[in-house]
Amino acid sequence: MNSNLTLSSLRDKGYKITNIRKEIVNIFSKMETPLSAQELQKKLQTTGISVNKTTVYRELRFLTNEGYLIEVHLNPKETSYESSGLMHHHHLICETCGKIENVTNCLAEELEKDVFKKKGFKIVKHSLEFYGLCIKCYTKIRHE
Amino acid sequence: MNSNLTLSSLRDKGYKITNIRKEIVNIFSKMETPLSAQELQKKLQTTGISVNKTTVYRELRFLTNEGYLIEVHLNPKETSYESSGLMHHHHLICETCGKIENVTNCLAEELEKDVFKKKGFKIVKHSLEFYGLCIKCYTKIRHE
DNA sequence: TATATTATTGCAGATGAGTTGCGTAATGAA
DNA sequence: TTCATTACGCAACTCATCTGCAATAATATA
Repeated sequence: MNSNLTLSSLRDKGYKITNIRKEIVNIFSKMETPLSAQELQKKLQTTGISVNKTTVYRELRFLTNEGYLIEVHLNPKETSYESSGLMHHHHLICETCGKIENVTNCLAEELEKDVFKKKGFKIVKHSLEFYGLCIKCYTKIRHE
Repeated sequence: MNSNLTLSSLRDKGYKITNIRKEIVNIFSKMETPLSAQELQKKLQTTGISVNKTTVYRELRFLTNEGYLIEVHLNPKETSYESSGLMHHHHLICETCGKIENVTNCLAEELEKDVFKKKGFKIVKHSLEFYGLCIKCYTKIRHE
């Protein structure tokens, strides 16, 4: 996992630096929450770059393989992606407004050691997502 | 969430008890690990019941709505289901052989209180899956 | 700088999980 | 047994994602 991907390191591997690739890397470097293929495509659109969806999917897979992105499964419909360079965290997904926040404390690592000791299961990665109500939606509901 | 669904309680609500429904409930009541729609369909096949996939999907949704099943997202391709009556647990998914084990210790609840205190985010549910190597596959790899 | 090589892109069409509409069949209350 | 209503199967659909292929653009190098 190379979370410090640079465009020139890609060039060194024989890959090419295109405007699309450059802009996608730029977008994810500024993003704190995940983006789906569709959301990325729209975001590219707003920066004036019109990209075919096939290209978007290919680029997401490419950057994931290169270790620059990681897949996030927030819902069963679609896969989202975020920079692998972000601090290890999990997501708080508001089921009412869709807002996503990050939590950086993670107790899973602790559990992993325990699981290895007790079951011999060697954990490579984990996915932990929380679903509920963000403070805004929760407050609104309580006042209804 | 009614994890103690009985067939007669369904009948009381006006739903009908068909062979298919009966057998699906029976299968899940004996299952400790999740089943996808396809896997369920195959399992029904082996018990001599041939069921159309539409029916399988409808029945899974129905039993989920009735609170008897819960959805589990182990991979981005398909949704799996398991009885909601099982003790709260998470999954250890072996990425080599596909074997699934359960872990019953869960630290997430602890984290939930903390998250509510610090962020005001009210967690309703969480999903936590571990991916790695089961003891068999891990041992095999270490001896190669 | 021009050229050759190779990666990238767009397009059209495929795949596969899950859904919908509708006509027929089965369940169970009366 | 009758009848209202739920469940079922079938065919066709949706939607995310992927593939094959021909055209295009980015590099290395002559």
